Amino acid sequence: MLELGLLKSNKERTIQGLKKRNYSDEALLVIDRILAEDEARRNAQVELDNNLAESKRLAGEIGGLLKAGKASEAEAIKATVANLKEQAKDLENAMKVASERLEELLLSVPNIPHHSVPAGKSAEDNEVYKAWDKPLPVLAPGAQPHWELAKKYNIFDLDLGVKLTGAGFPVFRGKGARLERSLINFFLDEASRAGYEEIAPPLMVNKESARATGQLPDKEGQMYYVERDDLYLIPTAEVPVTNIYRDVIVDEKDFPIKMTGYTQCFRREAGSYGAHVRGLNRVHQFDKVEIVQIAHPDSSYEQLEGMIAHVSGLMDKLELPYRILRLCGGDMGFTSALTFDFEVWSAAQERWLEVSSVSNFETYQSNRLKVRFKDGNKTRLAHTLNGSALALARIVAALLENNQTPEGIRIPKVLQAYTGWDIID
RNA sequence: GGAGAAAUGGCAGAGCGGUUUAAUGCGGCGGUCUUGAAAACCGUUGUACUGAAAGGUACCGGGGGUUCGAAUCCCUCUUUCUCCGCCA
Repeated sequence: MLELGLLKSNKERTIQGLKKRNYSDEALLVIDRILAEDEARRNAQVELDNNLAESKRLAGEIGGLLKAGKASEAEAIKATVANLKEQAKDLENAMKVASERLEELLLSVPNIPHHSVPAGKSAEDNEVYKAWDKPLPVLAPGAQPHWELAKKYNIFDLDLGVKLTGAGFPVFRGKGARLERSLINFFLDEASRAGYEEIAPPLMVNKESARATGQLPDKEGQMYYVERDDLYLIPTAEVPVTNIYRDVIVDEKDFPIKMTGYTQCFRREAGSYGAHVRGLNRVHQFDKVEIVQIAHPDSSYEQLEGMIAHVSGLMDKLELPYRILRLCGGDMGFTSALTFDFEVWSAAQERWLEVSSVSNFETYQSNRLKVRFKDGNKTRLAHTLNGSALALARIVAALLENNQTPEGIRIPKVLQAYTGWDIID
């Protein structure tokens, strides 16, 4: 949720930011509506506070009079207080209505893009931040996409997943299951080495948590929901891990807080079927290691650089061709101020697949989370950042496709210590 | 799932209808003393909104109610503890 103070102190910056997200002049009117509701709320509060202060004072007076045995005088004041109370009801209501409207409006406004975010409408306008400058792998004739390879080597089985659960729930088996576990361990070990504390969080969260990181109300339809217990299956470890610091005032010397977590991720991905989502390209359940940071506003972009370097290192070690995109205003997530996407080259499909998204949310998320720190005697919102390091399903897809040889699928050196073998055949 | 008890500031813990602007202790921070530290002593010590400021308002697990007045009484939900049941 956008910080109201930021919007008030720099309306022009907010307008320019929203224009980068392709807001029309008409849509920009939301800003004036926000300012109007804010004023209505403040006015109602000032009146209410005065009313309550007077009631409180009179109630004390009644106590004194009753003790002194002046019952009739006390009765007279009671009437006045009753009258004040009637008015208080209306004021309270006015304040509540204005607050709710204000919040609703604020929630409808996305984060203000960082100044480096390029203008643009769609994925095609994203800026290539770091291109792959070496040759892309050329596969031998007869090379297959990963879903064919999966059948050939019995690595994972989507049809079996349909039997057990439904479409989009792969069953990994044999060397495929081992490869999955190896990648998870490799990613976690790398993150630990880079100073991230390992967290093993719950896979279900309550409404409060989903709201605080911005999944609610924005992405409600994307999450699996357990109605009976009012819980959501997490779409990413970001949700439980970031929420560890919900309502926490962090000691400034603990910055940056770095956490990593492996979880399975659950996404409904309603309505997306077809050739472009075959195999592991898009599934309802997948494994992901996430890195999360809570940082001082002055150094959050430095930390973002560090996260990009970390993810780049993973790709290098896995010997996978990749590129980094700086997302344009039109393609960036609702809550992000700056996002870099990592895409891996899928040789058999001959296309780039998104495997990581690294973002700085500045105070957009922390405003909901209320992660703060003391700056002198002021309390300020911290910055939150997160990124995938990495998402498994598509990495597996790329690994299988790019490393296929007539003899079998070659395993990158760095993973061999985890798998215990160097080829899937 | 059943029965009982409880939830108060960073922690411990008093208060159980009217100067509570929440006692006291511990911890934290600042200071005195000291070569330094400890001890002792003094001061200070939440969050949010509002206001130019002084100040005001709200918050004693969450929500609702009774009352002129609620941390205190009532209802409800949640959580924790004890016992029973079930169980990887």
